[in-house]
Amino acid sequence: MDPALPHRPAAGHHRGRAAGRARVRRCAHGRRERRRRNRRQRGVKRDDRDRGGPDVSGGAPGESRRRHTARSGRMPPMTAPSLPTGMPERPSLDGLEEKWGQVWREQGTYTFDRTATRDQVFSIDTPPPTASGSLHMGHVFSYTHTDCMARYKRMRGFAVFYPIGWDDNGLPTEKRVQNYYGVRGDAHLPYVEGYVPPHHGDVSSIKAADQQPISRRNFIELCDELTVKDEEAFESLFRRMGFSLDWGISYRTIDDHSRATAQQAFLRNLARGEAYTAEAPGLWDVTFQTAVAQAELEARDYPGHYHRVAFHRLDGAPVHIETTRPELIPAVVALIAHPDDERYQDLFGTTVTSPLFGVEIPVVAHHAAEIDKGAGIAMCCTFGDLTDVLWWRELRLPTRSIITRAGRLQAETPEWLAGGPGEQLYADQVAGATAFRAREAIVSALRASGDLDGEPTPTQRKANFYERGEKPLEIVTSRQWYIRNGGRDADLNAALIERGRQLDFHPGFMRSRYENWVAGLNGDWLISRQRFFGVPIPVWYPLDAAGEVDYDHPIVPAEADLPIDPVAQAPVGFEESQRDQPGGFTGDPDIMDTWATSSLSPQIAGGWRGDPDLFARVFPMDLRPQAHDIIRTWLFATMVRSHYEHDSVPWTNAAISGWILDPDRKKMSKSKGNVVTPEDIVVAHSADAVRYWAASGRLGTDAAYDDGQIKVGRRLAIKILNASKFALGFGWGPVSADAAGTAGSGAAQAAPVSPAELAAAVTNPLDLSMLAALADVVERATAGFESWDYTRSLEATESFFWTFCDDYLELVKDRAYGSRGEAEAASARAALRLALSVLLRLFAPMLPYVTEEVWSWWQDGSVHRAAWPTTAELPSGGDPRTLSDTGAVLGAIRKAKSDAKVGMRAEVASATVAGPEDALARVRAGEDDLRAAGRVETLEYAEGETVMVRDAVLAPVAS
RNA sequence: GGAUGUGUAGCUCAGUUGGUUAGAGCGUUCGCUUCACACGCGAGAGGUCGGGGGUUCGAGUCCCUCCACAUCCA
Repeated sequence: MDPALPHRPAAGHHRGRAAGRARVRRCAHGRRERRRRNRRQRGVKRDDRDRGGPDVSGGAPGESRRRHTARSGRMPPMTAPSLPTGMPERPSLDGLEEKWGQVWREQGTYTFDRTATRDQVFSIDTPPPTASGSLHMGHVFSYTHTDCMARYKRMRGFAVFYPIGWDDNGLPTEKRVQNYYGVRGDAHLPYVEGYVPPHHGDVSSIKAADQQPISRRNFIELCDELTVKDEEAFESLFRRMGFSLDWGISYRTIDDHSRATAQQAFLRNLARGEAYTAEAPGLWDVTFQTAVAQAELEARDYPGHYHRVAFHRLDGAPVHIETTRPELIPAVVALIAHPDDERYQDLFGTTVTSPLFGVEIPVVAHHAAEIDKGAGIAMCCTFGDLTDVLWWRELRLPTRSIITRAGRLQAETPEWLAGGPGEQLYADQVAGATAFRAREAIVSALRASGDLDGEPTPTQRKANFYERGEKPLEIVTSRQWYIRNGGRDADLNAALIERGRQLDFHPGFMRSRYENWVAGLNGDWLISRQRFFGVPIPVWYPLDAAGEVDYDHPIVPAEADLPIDPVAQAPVGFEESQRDQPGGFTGDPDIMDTWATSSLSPQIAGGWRGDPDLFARVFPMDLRPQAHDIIRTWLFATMVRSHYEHDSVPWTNAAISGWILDPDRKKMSKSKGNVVTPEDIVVAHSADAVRYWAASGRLGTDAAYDDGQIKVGRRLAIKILNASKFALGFGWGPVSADAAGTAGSGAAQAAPVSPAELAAAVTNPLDLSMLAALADVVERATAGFESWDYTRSLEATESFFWTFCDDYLELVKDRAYGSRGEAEAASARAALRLALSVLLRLFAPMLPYVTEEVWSWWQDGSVHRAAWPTTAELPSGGDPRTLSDTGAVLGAIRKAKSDAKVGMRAEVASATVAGPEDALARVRAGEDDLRAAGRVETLEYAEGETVMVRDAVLAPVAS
């Protein structure tokens, strides 16, 4: 493979690319058009993206761009132009994002080649950000990690499938749409054509009473409109960061295609018996009025009081329990202690009566009772917490629910209390009360009856919260849809853990997050949500002659008819007039959990529904990038869906990024006020600089936001510009042609030169040594990427590059200017060009802008479509130690000058190099360059153990 | 309480299967108008590798134990 040359695609790889692009672009086009229309309609000013950014390419506007137009996507010519056209006098990072962003967009540099077969494709299941959410450094961090891999794979010749999705499904978007437009969803309302909402983000808060109720379809339309705006901020940042997404492949989790895909997958789950409906106790959020799933739980500390309460044996003797929820005493169904607890052995199998209400309940043993907690014996109510559910299920206890969906105690007196001593108490003080008021009433009654032992003592307990909620979850019994996920089936559980082992986690230890979660599941995946914004559960139920709902025989739509809304549409074979009529039907009013849709992102992006040809080329995907906190949700749910639908893993690799912490190692969050805005950072330091910082963070490791590291990246990028300008400025060809020796003058050197010719010209041992060291870097950088360790790759390249600048460039510059004749200059110049070509390609995945800029000075095509470098490109026969030994001597001479507090230009009259014989031979080989760079008059040699410089004598300074 | 990870220079981090005197960058100190770069260049100072114990000729690295921090799950 030719060293300095862009990538030659594998045989057959680029065949038909144009056709393939046309197909993909078509959909891109439609999308962009739609957006443009939207913007115009709302009078939003179009941004620079559509007009073309400001041209900052300097003196020759459009010059490099035209070259790209001509070459893009094709094989480059077998020559490397010697003339650094368009190389600016003073290279700068400013404007590179606009300039190259524009070129990449126009050239379709990152467009997926959908003619590529599966083995030529590298497909990425991009995490769809919530467009209505805020941008933060975590996005930048993790997307950069993915982009580095995407760019590497592209350079390795893969057709990279790198879509972008937006997660616009779920509560955050629902709330944002509500507040922005002043509307509220009501699934039962009809669709209104041409609906105009009362507000457009012009009021800060709207009372619920002032919100206009609208249909689900109207609501989704407003979401479409609003999220397009939100996406613009993301797209602008992502483009500026240089993420090589194919913007032509895009989806939103609420769009028609996503809804249809989610419904189709659900219907297939249903047909195979993997989805089912059941009336069962479940977690319920009182605030949001919806059921929630185990994966959405968050245990938080919650203050409460332990109440020591007496139950009574039949002989009247008290049995004390401790509870934080005395208001649930009316719902008690058993007292439970650990089977090994000696204190309660005689009680097991007997019954006791509850205080105040006198309900007779059994005392039973169960291992989940904690001996050392409270009194060791607990009351089981239906339902106070998940342990109650466990006991209720395993011990087959009766159901005595009293908490309603509103979070209040039920208004009518429960039948099991009727006729008992507490009937009046319940009716007067508990019925319809909030949990808080009911507790007060019961506690004062207990106090009066003498059943409260001592005063309540404060405690800090863990309570389950919905992750977005502010009140502890209640447990209520309701009819819900579930998808089996191994929470109640050991075989399925084992199968899903086995699936996890077919997925390579990077880093590998992240698999234990997955396995811990799967092994700890305690129920199936509850997917119904009693919200209205989302993907409707696509079923209807028949009503019998009495108007009763038959849940066991749901009516399903045909896949071809999806997406549907069962609340707005009638099933085939029914008239709308039969809705909710005896003998008619009713639509399921619920929507699916947002994970029930986003768990299908590979299917949505890959065209599972409607584009089997594409799907076969990209699935299972190669990479799922995401953060570690959502292994239990997104990653796991996606595994479940793919396991069922395709009997396969959804991807073969999961790259898990860490979190971004602030410099004090606290998690960045808005409430802490320690959030930095990515746009500002990128504009201030350049995209390459920010990417450098992100790429310095390894997979799986949380990283501190570090201004310093970004500045280092910026310095590196600038150094690449300057060093490249210098290296290329020597030109190539006869020394006499640029006798003036002006770097960067672009003096005429007519004949283009092939990389092979360059390699052949490298004869000087120091040049060969540098290239041998570079070959080692190529190997290490490649190994880094192959092991998903782009950081190692970057480090190897970076450290070589600094040595290249500090030692090699200094050593050879005199010779490259022509001080020692034609052949010696040619060797240096050729080596510089070979090295630069390789270095730019090694840096390209991390620093796409600066590498592309320099590449454009002397190469055709995009560096991002060039081939990843190989050692075969570089001449062999060099000894890396020649450069390192010579560099060590140069360093020693510098130290002598530094110690003498003189400048590096100071002359050294004489110096002696000591060292082992073989090292001295290597230093001799570079002596001419060494003497020139160190300004050493005479150099002598002496035997020694290590390479060092003795007796450096500075020449007297002429005054 | 369980799982996983982390603990190395003032700060951010490398340190591959155990092998000379533990590395880098930032910061700091000193010096340098150096013909690519002062957004630069050169040089220096700075560490009992979280504590303790063990294996070994040899431990930052392997084993045991304890401590601290983080995340996930109870």
